[in-house]
Amino acid sequence: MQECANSRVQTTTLGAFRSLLGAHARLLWQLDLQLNARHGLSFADLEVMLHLEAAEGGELRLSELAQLALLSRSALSRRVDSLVGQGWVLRRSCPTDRRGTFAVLTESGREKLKESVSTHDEVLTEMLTRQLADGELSSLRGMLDRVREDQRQLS
Amino acid sequence: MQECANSRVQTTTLGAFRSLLGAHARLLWQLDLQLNARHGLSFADLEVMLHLEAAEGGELRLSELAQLALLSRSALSRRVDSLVGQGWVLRRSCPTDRRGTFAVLTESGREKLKESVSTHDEVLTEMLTRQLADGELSSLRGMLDRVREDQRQLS
DNA sequence: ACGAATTAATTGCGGGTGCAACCATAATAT
DNA sequence: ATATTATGGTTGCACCCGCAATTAATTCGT
Repeated sequence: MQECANSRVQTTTLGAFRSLLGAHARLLWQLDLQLNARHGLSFADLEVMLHLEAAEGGELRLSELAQLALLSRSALSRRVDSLVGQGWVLRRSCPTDRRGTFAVLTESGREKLKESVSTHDEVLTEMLTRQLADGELSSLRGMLDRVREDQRQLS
Repeated sequence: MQECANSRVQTTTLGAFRSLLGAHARLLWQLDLQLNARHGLSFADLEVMLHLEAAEGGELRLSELAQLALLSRSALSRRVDSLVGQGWVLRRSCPTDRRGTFAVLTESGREKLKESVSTHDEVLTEMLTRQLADGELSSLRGMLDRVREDQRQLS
């Protein structure tokens, strides 16, 4: 049967990819919009602070933080500059490795976080939980993780 | 039972969201890397040209193109500037609406496209088709489309 | 123990993005 | 018909990002 051996990627693959781009764009756009409007805070800022809070003692090495927040080290360094400027984060030099630096949430940062997380959660709930059943969510997660963890390098 | 009525978004929702961010970042990084290395072309450029090729007569109004490529009108305008500079695209003013402009693929653009699409497809096949079964791909697409098309505005 | 290779973080730079303001044209209302 | 409003596209601006080079400190090899 299959008569049209299209050299192009299968339409279902391209379609899924475009859906991923679209969903990502819409989610980030909505998150950034609401966070900026209500709290004067970008999603990247909140994401950094969320990872800090989730870490032991609310502090993390800058390199680790960069990986978690999906940013280059330079981008993260500047993001931390900005958060320090707002008084939400502090740099603490690492006692055991004098090259290293920790980022630490300040008390003010914890408050800002607590206040902003509600908007963050509201948007995610609205756009994910309301659209997808529980089983779908974990199935989605499983598939995307397989894509994320693909370790092949193509030449 | 459920004793911990966590005020935070359910961990499965946040997990799925992070997986989406991760998969998106990895896919785009790989795509941009390979396209730049092999063809001196960004993913955004290729995406614009793909949408042009798929359109009737290989031309599209700039506004439509911006929506398809998930770019603001200003970003698209500059992207077209760049593509025109490379000789891959032409601006054609719209005869029926003197405000409007079409973007049109040139012959050279079609060649560049044909050459670059193979890399595009290779990366997508490698990262999506190899990781996900056929049924999974369409299920993934369905879920992400529901997220993308969510039309609610929160305040 | 000492020089070479590695790692952590920062900075200059070029480039890409969105928003808001702008101009030109088209559609709508009165 | 004319004034108002809306739309298409471009530009100034501020911001954010990654790469490559830099500096400082640590680790590895011999």
